[in-house]
Amino acid sequence: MSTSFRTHTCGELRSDHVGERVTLAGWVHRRRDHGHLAFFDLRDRHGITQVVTNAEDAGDAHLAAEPARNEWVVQVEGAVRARPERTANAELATGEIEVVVDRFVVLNPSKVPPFYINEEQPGLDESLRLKHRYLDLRRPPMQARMLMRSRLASAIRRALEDDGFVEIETPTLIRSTPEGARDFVVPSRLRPGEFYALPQSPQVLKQLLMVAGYDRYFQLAHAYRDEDMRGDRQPEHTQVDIEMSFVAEEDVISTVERMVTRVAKEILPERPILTEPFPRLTYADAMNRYGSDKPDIRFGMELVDLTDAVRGVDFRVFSEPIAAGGAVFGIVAPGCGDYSRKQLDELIDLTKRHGAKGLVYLSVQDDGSLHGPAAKFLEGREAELVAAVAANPGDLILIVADADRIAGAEALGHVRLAMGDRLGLRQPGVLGYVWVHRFPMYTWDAEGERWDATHNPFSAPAPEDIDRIESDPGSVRAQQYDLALNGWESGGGSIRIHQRELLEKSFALMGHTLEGMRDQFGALLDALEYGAPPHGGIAIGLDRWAALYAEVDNIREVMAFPKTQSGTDLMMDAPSPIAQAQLDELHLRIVTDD
RNA sequence: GGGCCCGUGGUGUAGUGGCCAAACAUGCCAGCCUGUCACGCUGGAGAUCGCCGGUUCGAAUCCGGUCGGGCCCGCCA
Repeated sequence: MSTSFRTHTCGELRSDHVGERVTLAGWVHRRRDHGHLAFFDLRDRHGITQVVTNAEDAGDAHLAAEPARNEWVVQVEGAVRARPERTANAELATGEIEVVVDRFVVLNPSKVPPFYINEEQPGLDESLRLKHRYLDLRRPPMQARMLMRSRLASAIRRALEDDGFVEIETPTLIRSTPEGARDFVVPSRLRPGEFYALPQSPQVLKQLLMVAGYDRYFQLAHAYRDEDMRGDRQPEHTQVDIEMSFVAEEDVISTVERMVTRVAKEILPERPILTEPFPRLTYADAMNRYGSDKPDIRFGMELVDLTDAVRGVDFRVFSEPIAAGGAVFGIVAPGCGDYSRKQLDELIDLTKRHGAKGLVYLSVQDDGSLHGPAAKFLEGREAELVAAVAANPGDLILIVADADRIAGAEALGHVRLAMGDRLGLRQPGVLGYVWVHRFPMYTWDAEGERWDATHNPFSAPAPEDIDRIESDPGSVRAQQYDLALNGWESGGGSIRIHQRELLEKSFALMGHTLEGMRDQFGALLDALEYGAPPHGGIAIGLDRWAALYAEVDNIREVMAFPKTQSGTDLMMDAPSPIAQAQLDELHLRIVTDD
């Protein structure tokens, strides 16, 4: 990567280069000044090379180097030399050699940075990093993540292209179509009072590409959602968007799995995939066994349905939810029977935060009896219960009962994850990919008093459930599949409805009028009448993918310029007010609240 | 929309009613130093404790508000 400013990068020189005359350019990583002798660690994104200036041998260069401080950009010229006996640095890839400088040029000085570029600083205020993101991105760990993300994206492209996929870009100024989330909106200058929306996903567009005959499409697409942020959610994110024609669920799953497996082995050869092919769970199984539709399958501690085991027990915490048609679930935390009040309180807190009324805890004694506030209600049923959950003496049994079966399972599912963390069961090095499929097609929206698409409203019903769409919508499952990785939702997709009539029927069930449908999805509905092939696809979140591979728990760590939790960009200071002239041009007037 | 946590020299922390116009580490500046690699040694500068208001004889410390950041619930493919 030789340029006008350098012959080599700072990560390139080895013993083979000894004797060569080289020019390097980079940032001063660290300076060790011994008076008449000074060492500089010169850094670029490729590595670090030690360069030496010596007052005796090259006085001018030594003098020129004196003012240089950390993060100054400098250029050095000199000879590569093997480091003297016993001064090699095994920590450095270039540690066998050093460059003896005879010309030292300051290309640009630097102010003292607001935080350390040259070392890790765990407690550092993230807002500082975001404000000076260009400096944060200069830190080697950030660079490593950005480089990994680049290789990841490249591997994804290569795998898909090798498999016959075509990359097609779709616009980011589109029509607002109420999907799940709130749209970001862009005012139109040419059409007063009208707005574009930024796509929540290229969903409709990629389906239209299927109608257009591009039977294997993909795109690394930006998607926008005006919803509240989380560690794994930004208003703007990148998804690996994929759509295929003439496919059934099995085709999409196996194609995507092939791509994901290939990419994983290329990018993270040292991290094993837990199970290949990826296990597949129905949504119902995932909920019943893990209390999650994105289960972390790297450890067991599965939920056990105790509804029957405790039926008839005279304990209102159990009997009332059961009477209301709910369920009782339990898990066993091995060896945790001695948990302190404080540890238990934390778990109870966690359970409540996730919507359950509380958490019943029972420690299994050596004689098989149970201790805990609820133990007295279970007299005579201990053995049955212990057997049902397969607990051993010293274990802790944790139970959630809820009138809503799913809600109860989810609450205990969170307890399960917390216990997995506490017991160190979530093996960080392992990739626990798992498919979850057969989601319920519709969920009852009590507020709107109508059925709502559980996921994507374009998803096709499972063939075996299709005739119950009108008679029993709640029991209809969709040809919908999610890919989960280590407890994170990695991606999701479905086989789409490719017949206008069926799509209209489905929308009608969700309370859409015919006019409303034509208004919002006219192009798609029309297109379905012009020979739309059966098709389906998936979208995989690239940011989460990169975060999981980088082993960070926040997607901001793998995004170059992320926003804060309140949706602001601290570096660019966005969003910001705009000039009145700009507002006028857009035919907008600001109305302040209060 | 709601809950919780954080905000003290450039940075990270300590200080939780008077002993504090604030301590430690690191960074920064200056001097010395020819084999360092978190170089070392000596000296120095640097903070009205996020902001506003209140309680108190007295506030970094207590209370209220506000701003900024983070985590979570709701929301969200």
